[in-house]
Amino acid sequence: MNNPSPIRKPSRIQKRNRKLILDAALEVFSAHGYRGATLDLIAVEAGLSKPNILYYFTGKEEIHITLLNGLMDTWLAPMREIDPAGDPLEEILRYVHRKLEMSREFPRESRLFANEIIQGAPRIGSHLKAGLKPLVDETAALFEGWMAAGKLAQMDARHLIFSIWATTQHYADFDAQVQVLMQDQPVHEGADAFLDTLYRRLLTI
Amino acid sequence: MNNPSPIRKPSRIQKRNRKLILDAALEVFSAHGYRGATLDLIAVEAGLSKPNILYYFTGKEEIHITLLNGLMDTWLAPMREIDPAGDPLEEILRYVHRKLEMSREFPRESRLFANEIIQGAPRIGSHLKAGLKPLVDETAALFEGWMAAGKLAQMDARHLIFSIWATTQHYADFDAQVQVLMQDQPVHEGADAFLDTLYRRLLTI
DNA sequence: GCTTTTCCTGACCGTATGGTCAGGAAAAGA
DNA sequence: TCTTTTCCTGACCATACGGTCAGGAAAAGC
Repeated sequence: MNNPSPIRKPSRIQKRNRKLILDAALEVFSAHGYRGATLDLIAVEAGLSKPNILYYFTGKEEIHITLLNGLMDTWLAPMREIDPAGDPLEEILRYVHRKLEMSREFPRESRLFANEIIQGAPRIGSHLKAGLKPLVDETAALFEGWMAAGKLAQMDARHLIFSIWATTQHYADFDAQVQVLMQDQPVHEGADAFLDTLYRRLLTI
Repeated sequence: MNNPSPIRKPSRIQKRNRKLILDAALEVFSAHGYRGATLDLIAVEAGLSKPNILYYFTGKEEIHITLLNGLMDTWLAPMREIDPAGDPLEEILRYVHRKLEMSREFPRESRLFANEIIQGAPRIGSHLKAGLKPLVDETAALFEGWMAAGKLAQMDARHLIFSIWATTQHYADFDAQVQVLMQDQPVHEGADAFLDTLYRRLLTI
């Protein structure tokens, strides 16, 4: 009678429209933040009517949460792909490179998460604990193992991870500032070279 | 008849209340972003009535702009304090240390700017160009001079600056995430030591 | 004291926005 | 084909929010 039945598997139309909505929501939420985003904007962006949006989702917040949940995996994939059996330095450099690439290819996703976390992660605080924390713990342990084995210079693994996030996501989240200061110059190539130097020098024993 | 006369110098009450309002606005804007902040919230936080707020400022946007302008100088002070005559490595390490300290002491200011820039700097884009750009150009030139003189390792000076901002402000802007991942452990000491290592290793020839 | 200026408020307004609902159109199932 | 289910909409509602205004209280000036 109400929502698309949660029991049956989604119809073709359902799949298409939910995707349209989530795509539009990514655009709008990442550009304006949660509060700045409006259902009307999302509706226009998706090419659907507002009531139709609310036919597929119970409300603004559910769209936001669905979006964050759905993107979390993609966002964390590069970290999962670090190979414990690979060469430590090269694995981390590859991770840095991948993260920077994602900042360039998926700036909206980056800003979406940035917006949410700056506000104190009110809608994904629990997911951070459940999804992110274990992965980071694991990765930090891996790094520490490499350091203990003399394969990397000694340092705090968690702060190392923070620094990688910060330096790479900076180019997506604060793009407006970067653009002003780089004035037309190509940004990505320089960033890539700089970060390669930075982490090579930091991590090499 | 209307606003506090812009000609005479501000009275005691005017000074006090404008300060109350700007303090409250910093709290509210930094916690909720521009759109998420409301005049009612600012009024409550300031202990004044909403119409009284609007007696001192023409509107929400003017409060926000006044706030950003007033804080810009403080925010950029550490970069201005880099001494061209000092020891290059120690000057930069001191700058990093100062920036990290500011992230800890003034996280609201950091988040205020972060919020604004993530949204594309719609309300301070011009100030970035006018205020920030020259300072960064100057500082980048200074760094490049040091590198050319063989006092620092060679690298892109602008990306170096970005990395310093990113790694230090990260602890204020993404505190919610840092807290989840560091779980009670002291953050600042570790960050300070880590960043010292990072930039020492990066910049030493 | 009295007068003028500054400061402040309750009540109010227009608009934006999240959300509802009755009912119709279209698709799917038989 | 007919029936059932899914999909969709225009019209509407309640609330939140930025902002106004007439007029009163409090300071400041004299």
